[in-house]
Amino acid sequence: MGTRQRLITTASELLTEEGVGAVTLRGIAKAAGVSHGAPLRHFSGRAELLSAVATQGFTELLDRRKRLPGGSPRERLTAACHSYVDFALQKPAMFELMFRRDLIDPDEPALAAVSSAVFDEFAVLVAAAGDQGGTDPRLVAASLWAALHGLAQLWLWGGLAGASFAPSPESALAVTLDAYLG
Amino acid sequence: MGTRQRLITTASELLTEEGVGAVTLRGIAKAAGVSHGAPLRHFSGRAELLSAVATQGFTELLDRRKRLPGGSPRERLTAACHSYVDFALQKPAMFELMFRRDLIDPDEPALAAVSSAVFDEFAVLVAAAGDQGGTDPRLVAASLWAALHGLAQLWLWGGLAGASFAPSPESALAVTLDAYLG
DNA sequence: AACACGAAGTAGACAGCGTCTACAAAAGTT
DNA sequence: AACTTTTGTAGACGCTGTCTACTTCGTGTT
Repeated sequence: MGTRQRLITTASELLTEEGVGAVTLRGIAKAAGVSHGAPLRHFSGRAELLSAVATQGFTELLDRRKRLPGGSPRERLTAACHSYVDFALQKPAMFELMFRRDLIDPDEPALAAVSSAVFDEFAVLVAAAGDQGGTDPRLVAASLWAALHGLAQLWLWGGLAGASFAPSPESALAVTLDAYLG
Repeated sequence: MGTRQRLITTASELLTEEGVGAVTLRGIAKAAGVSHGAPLRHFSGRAELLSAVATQGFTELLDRRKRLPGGSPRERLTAACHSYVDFALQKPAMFELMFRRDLIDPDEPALAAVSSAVFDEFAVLVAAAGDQGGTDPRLVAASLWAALHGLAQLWLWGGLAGASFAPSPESALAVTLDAYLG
């Protein structure tokens, strides 16, 4: 495996094991067994390396969706929604990195391509799930995606709970899906 | 105005003018006209200073809600929803800081108090807006809040748009409110 | 009035970070 | 075989947060 790929893999492992705050260029280099300057031979800077990692994250998100069990369009949509939230809860550090503008470069071509593919495929699922009462399915998809995204984000933040109330992410997701599809 | 308060104010200004990446302890000190070590006389570290700034952010969020025009419970709820998204779009850097676990300390008492007050008051609005079909209003509140939060976050991220589709935040918000209240 | 003492501010140091540059080694190309 | 491009290393620079020693200053006690 070439050094470039090893750096991406090492960074990805470091990310899931130590969290977003630990993915430093020098730390990745050390973990990969190269000098601290080596990564700059393969990436223009930290943002480009982390963008490659985030691209893998979006790709996995897309893959999970493709492996979903078939069924009615509506079932497929709810499965996709669960899949999104599950991904965020199972890989919180990766999920955080994927939306950290200060760490990655959203204009990186590969990243931009796969992240908009995530949205586009989701919009297809929404469109297939039924009539939206005249509103553009892509608009509904954007709104629903945002709802899922916020759910995952607030849960990871620890903020879904009020003073004396701590819902599970599953129950909150059920309410969300009920609002949109019920 | 004491130095402590000046540091918070300066940090807040620096935040809105230069963005989250620019709020460095040394930069704040310089902008406030004190030495780089002075802030540590008033705060245990960067996290405590930024937590104070974020606390002001949550407080303003709460204030905006209290100044909302009266009306039917449902009108008041939709106004509160708009207020949340408007705040995020008008003060993006503050909004980002408020949810950046790595920069602030969510267990800071003042911060924890005001942030859960934000949720609690929102839950009251949801409960007043009508029957939720037997589900706990706080659970609906959590789900709706997450939807608003995700909307703001994804919009600021620049990701609400697919390849050839760019909805306005207002239109997406309208769809969200329609799903929950329509 | 003299003193002591704690709070507040300063300046310097340290390790860690991202990035740049100069240099060495290795791999390909002609 | 000679030359060029790629890949890796080591050191430096300026930045960061934080720690420590030192100074300054206001206040309260004796």
